[in-house]
Amino acid sequence: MVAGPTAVGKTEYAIGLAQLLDGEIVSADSMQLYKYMDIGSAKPTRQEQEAVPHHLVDEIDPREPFSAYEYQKRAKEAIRDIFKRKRVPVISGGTGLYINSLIYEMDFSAPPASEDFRKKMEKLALERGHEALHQLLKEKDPLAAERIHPNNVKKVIRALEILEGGSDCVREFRQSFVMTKDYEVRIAGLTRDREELYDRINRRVDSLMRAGLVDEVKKLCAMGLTEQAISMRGIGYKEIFGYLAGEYDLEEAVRLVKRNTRHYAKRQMTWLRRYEPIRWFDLSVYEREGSREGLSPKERVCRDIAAFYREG
RNA sequence: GGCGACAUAGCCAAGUGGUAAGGCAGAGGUCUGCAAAACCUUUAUUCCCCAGUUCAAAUCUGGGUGUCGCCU
Repeated sequence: MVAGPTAVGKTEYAIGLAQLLDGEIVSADSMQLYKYMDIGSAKPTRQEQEAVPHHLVDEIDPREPFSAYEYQKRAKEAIRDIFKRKRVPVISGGTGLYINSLIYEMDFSAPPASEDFRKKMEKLALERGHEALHQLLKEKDPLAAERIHPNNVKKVIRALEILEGGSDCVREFRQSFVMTKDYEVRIAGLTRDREELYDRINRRVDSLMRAGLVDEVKKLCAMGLTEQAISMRGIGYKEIFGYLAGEYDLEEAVRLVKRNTRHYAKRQMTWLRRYEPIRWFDLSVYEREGSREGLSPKERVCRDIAAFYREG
């Protein structure tokens, strides 16, 4: 697995690694998996996708609902297939929950999502307040209530939904924190100096704008997508919707996209730091060192990750 | 040169005699079916500088410095 924050350079390195290992890429990215969302999600280019087979990229209609549960099913299937072909699956991505669903024994199956129930609970939270909803959870599962903050309405509702579905309690993540037995995983974490990462983010957003992000969003609107859709809550999409709705000007939209992307990258780093078996590769260090042994920094990173992979 | 207003964290600021609100940015964190989501924690030993009044000053007084506006 090649994990790292947005704009660190995952796509490029994952492809380089896949070529070295005779592998195929399985994306763990909650936005790149949608069709028609090419610019805003910074999807690998056609050439990049042709260089190495990609899975879970450009596969889902953004008008359809999607979830971590669905992701896990499809990604595991893709991984199984790749192994069957005697090739190496290179998982590349930054969506923490999706990564977890592949490296841990995570069972999403229990109680399915219920749109009606969620609507009902949201209404209740709105009318009687967050505390009242949290109180409800406290009565049914005091332990779950203790670890979920009352203001985190989404989580409180999901917990209630699980209980409603017949479970007697909401399982705690840490307790069932077991590595998957389906395969062995090596996690390579890509990182950079924070300042440099933020600078890359700012520049990438500018280039997405030049590539025609606004037109892409207009096209998606024409397809019937609204900002209500899950796919349209992605950074780069929701902000442009705001601009098109006249809430602010384009300059402000760009500022928001940049800021939200920076915030996102920071949260991704927080998430990745928890993985104990992760091995970090600091791209800033490699680049500062420049070419060595006749290899470019990028080639050296790929070589080192490949060596890490081959370690017993 | 004259008159006036203002000076509080990286930025925007509230506070007009009782021991420095809030927002943004930044930093740290949580995470089992919407996750690019949602949520939490944290940031000024001090208010431009000096002197004074007072039990007590970001707040009042005097002087200095700086910024802005208007007039000449």
